[in-house]
Amino acid sequence: MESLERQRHDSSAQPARRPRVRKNVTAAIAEDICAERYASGSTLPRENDLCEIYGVSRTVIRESLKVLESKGLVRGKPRIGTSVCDKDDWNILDQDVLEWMGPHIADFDILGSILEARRTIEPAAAEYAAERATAREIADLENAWQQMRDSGDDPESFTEADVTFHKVLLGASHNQVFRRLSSAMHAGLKYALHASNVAAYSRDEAIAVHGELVEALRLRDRDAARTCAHRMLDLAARDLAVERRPDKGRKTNPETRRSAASRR
Amino acid sequence: MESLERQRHDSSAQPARRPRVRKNVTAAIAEDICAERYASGSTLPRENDLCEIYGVSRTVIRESLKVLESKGLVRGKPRIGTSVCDKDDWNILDQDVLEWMGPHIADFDILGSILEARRTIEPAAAEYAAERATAREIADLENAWQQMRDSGDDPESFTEADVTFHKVLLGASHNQVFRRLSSAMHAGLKYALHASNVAAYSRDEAIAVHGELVEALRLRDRDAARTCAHRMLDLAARDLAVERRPDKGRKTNPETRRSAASRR
DNA sequence: CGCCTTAAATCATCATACAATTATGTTGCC
DNA sequence: GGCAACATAATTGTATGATGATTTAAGGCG
Repeated sequence: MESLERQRHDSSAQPARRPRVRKNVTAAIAEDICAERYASGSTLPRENDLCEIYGVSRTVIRESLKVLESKGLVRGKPRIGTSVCDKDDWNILDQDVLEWMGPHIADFDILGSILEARRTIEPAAAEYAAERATAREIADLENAWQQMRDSGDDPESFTEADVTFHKVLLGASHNQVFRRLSSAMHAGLKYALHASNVAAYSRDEAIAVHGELVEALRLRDRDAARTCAHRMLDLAARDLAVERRPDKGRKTNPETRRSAASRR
Repeated sequence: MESLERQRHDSSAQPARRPRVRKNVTAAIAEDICAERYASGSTLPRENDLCEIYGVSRTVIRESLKVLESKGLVRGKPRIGTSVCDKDDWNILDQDVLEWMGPHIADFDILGSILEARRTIEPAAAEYAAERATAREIADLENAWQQMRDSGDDPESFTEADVTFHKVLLGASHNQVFRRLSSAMHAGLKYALHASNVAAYSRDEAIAVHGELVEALRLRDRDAARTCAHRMLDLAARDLAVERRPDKGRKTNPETRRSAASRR
């Protein structure tokens, strides 16, 4: 983050380095918004001030603001300035927005909404996948499952495999809406399961159910697929509940959250 | 649309009018992409050429392209140019994207996906709404229902009321993911029901079921709410099927199907 | 013939200028 | 003294030209 430094107007003859930073600036502004450094509803600084704050030209600032505006984070009006929109207007189904929220996602209590949505959608997606999954997709699921099984005690590897498993599953539903939702599910898994997988309350059980789901898809058994998805989500819900219980989850200190943030 | 004319370099002393056109240009490029005037996978013209094509400066072109890129329609690389992404990468859950697709939405066979998603999501949303809907939200639903009932033979008014009904319903679920999906459902309703409502095969039945759903929410009856949502969607599915039947729907010419088939 | 170097084309950024818009302050009238 | 119309200033939106950065492609050399 601090790598964004202003190095202009040196007034020396140096050849004026110009790295490509628009995406970084966009992410930086978005993060500052997610971190509430710019309060919701308030108008953030003038474009010329933003230039100095982030050390880039107005071109970059403006292109970044337009992107943020297109995702519902801010709204600009001529002469007034750009103001931070209410969180209800944010495009929380957009992958970039979810990544920008990153660890702050827990502050927006949308993890519950995502889990609810998963409980609604994934069983249906599993059913459709039982009808429509290609051999290739089933093989990809199998691979992800094996990676889960062989991940040993490495929670990173386990979570990664889990995420790809569910992503492939949603894709195998061959429903374009469900497919698009995989980024949201991804975020939900990544940040909800990050800590709960460390505890690994239901790791073995989860692996078993995932394997059963793959088998159900092979047999084109819609009911079994739906049931497996339901059981998987019951496990996830249980983990999330345990995670949220303050007297049990001993790993729920801010430290975990912060370190997850500094990654990326 | 034709109001986008180039009027630069008049080399006369006129004060150079500069209307605010960025949003229009963005929509124009997006529409050209949706209309396949720029083929999927191909790279569209250089930025300087786009300036002349759309009659605006590079500033506007670039800001527009960044917005389109942020929604997955195009992807730009230095020196290569910006190329049109595959439709699978488009953010079809984004409201702007859906509006840009507009009538072309039928060419992307996502209406089926949207209907499937509605059949999965709306019953669940109705259940949650039965638990959580506020008095205000129930009143809004009632209003939308009355407008449906009183719309007489005006299909425009009926469709509009129907759309707001389902939008409010998804909002009343108080699930942020479902809420965000209302724009997609909106598009699905708007373009799928547009024609079917003209025929109005099940208009009276639909009105009755909508009313029952409102009553179920009042009584906080989750099962009844879910059942009503299911029945509503059965009606919608029947209408869509009727609409698609070539011997009945007189608007289903092979042209539509071919372009949908040429996809991927 | 192939690998490395060089060159050109295009995007990315910077800087500046001006138009359009609107909040704010000022002035004059009642 | 208060209110309304007007003038002013500040900020965003657009235009334009210049230059750095990057990748494709051509060209030279072994």
